[in-house]
Amino acid sequence: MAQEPRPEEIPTLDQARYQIRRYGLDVDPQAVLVAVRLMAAGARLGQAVEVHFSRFGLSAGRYRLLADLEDADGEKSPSQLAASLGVSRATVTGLLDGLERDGLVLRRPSAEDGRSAVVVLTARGARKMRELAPEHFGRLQAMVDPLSAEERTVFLDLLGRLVRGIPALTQD
Amino acid sequence: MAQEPRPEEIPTLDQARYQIRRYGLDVDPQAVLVAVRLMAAGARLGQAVEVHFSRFGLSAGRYRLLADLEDADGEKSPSQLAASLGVSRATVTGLLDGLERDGLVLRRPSAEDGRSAVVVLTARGARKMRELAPEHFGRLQAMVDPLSAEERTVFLDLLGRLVRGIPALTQD
DNA sequence: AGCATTTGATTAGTCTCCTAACTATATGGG
DNA sequence: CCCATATAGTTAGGAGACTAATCAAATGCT
Repeated sequence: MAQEPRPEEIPTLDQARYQIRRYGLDVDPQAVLVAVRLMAAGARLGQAVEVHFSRFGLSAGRYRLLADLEDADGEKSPSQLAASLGVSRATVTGLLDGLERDGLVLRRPSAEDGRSAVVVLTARGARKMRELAPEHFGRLQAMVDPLSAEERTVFLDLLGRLVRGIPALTQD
Repeated sequence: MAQEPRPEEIPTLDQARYQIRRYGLDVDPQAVLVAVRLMAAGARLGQAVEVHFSRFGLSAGRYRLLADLEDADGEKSPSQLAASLGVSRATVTGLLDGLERDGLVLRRPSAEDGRSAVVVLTARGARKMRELAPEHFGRLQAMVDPLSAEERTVFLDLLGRLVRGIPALTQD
């Protein structure tokens, strides 16, 4: 009776070992496993988050934009939003199209700079954020509940150091 | 001179605190930070991985499909691929279209089941995997290098427990 | 044996993200 | 002062993922 690996244990260490051995490489399978599991976890979490936000008629990107706007007291240019969200300006244009259609934000031309726009959080947008906050943050907390306070600190440290290693994937 | 937070430290604990306080919620800001940083890390890693694979004319999804096919000794049905990759069959159809166009796999009708197809890794597909393996695994290892062996073990444990908590975002 | 259900694969349509190209406005060096 | 360059925003087109609908083949229940 083969023990099926649980989805959070996919991919397995053995898979990593086989793949490395197949090419006769001198690589630490556990290091590969860390990288691959983090990718898998990111993808799974990303999908779950989209499902979560769809309950409120939002996507992860739209929620993040609204939250960022609220952090900025309700006004910010699309370029600034793109920079703080870490997405392209084209993506912000798309997010704003949806949010404006739903009446959660509106675009005003900037007074100082004729090229620029100002995105304003509407009353309806603020209300939406207020309404979904308890459930949203409650579920985030529930997700992280299995970790103790010390474990959370350790996790943030280790994750930060991995994120700092990401450029190794892409540089020169 | 305000110290700009480094990108791996975005979002900050203060941002989480403000957002929670704004709605008068009783939530642990550090727990929220863990959730939000993991999402951000997943997104960043996902993008970096796409850049990484684009050097070889592949995407992350196509690479994973090829690797899975190789683990299965070069033959598998699209449905099996979808199940083991954790994506929909429609997604596999799209990945196979690209891979077949590039001559890395081919589709044969199944002998046993007239509805089914068999995806076969071509010699060219196997060669591609062999060629990219050293750089691919080397870069993965470089990314994880900042963590010691013990830290990797701890990280895998904590990450696994967080992944097990993901359903809290979506259930009922 | 025949018909309903299930399963495998594809297609169509949506969503988010990307890059590249375009338009309009601002800025700064000669 | 004017023209080159840079910046803001949008548009166009692509890739990967999803769901839902479709079609063919296999299974299985009477």
